[in-house]
Amino acid sequence: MRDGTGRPRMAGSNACRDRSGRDTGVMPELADVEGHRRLLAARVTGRTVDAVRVPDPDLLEGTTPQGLGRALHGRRFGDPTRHGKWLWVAVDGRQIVFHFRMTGSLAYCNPPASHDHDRVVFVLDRGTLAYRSVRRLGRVWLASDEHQVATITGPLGPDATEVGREGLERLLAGRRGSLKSALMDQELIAGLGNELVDDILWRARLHPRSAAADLEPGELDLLHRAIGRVLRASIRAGHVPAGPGWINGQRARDEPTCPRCGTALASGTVGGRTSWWCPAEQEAA
DNA sequence: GCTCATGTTCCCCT
DNA sequence: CAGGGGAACATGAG
Repeated sequence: MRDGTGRPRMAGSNACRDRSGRDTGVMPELADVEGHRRLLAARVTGRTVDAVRVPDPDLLEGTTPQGLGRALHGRRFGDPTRHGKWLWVAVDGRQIVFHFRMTGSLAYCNPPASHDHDRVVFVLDRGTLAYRSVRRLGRVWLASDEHQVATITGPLGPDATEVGREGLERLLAGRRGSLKSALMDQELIAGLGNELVDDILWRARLHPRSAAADLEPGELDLLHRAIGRVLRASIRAGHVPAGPGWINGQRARDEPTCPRCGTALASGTVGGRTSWWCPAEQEAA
């Protein structure tokens, strides 16, 4: 199903578009959620809801299957919004809010087609939109307005795509812990997850356990540029880069090595997550 | 059977 | 209070 561009393509008579065809392998960091947002904007905005099916009511928050159907029937999808790993879309004033946690995706199918892991399905006047999730950790909320959306998401820092170099410096200045845990803190900067941060730090040649507030000006420059480059590349690809030129492309190998210098990668827990880095190039600050 | 997994939340500890 | 560490959540892969 992959076409190498991250863009969906038609697949014979089963015309579903979900950016990947995968499910368990989807990495719901900023780039993946941005892909879902673009799918909504391209296929779902302007469509009207005919009905709602909820194969797994456990994942529905703030309403019931019946309540969701009553609230949305006959209403029209508006423009989607993403902030960090959160995604929401107006439906005639109401808001549907999606979060994927560790797995999940959105799929647009026309003609309609069902899938084993469909949890909430919006039957549209043309096609269906399905929230899919294998591990059932994510949720779908119905909110009455934008204010309620903010309550659901909780406090979020600026989206990682919109943090400038000076903003980054300000955000990190007051931080006492490690650089990696700061970058993954959604209240500080929204959208970066474990794999994006490992790629960013590797590209910036900074150790994940570096003290967040102790970066020198040159290191801040490198970090800011690495965030921009990794996000642009991963959004373009539609997923977190995992090719041979990225550190996360090494993780599945028996003996992961640095794609730049060939040194055996080091790993350990930083910020509560398994982290990988090049011990030769990423020195602790 | 075992361990590990991209995220978040909660609880305990320093 | 800020941050670290661990467990929990649910399911599948290796």
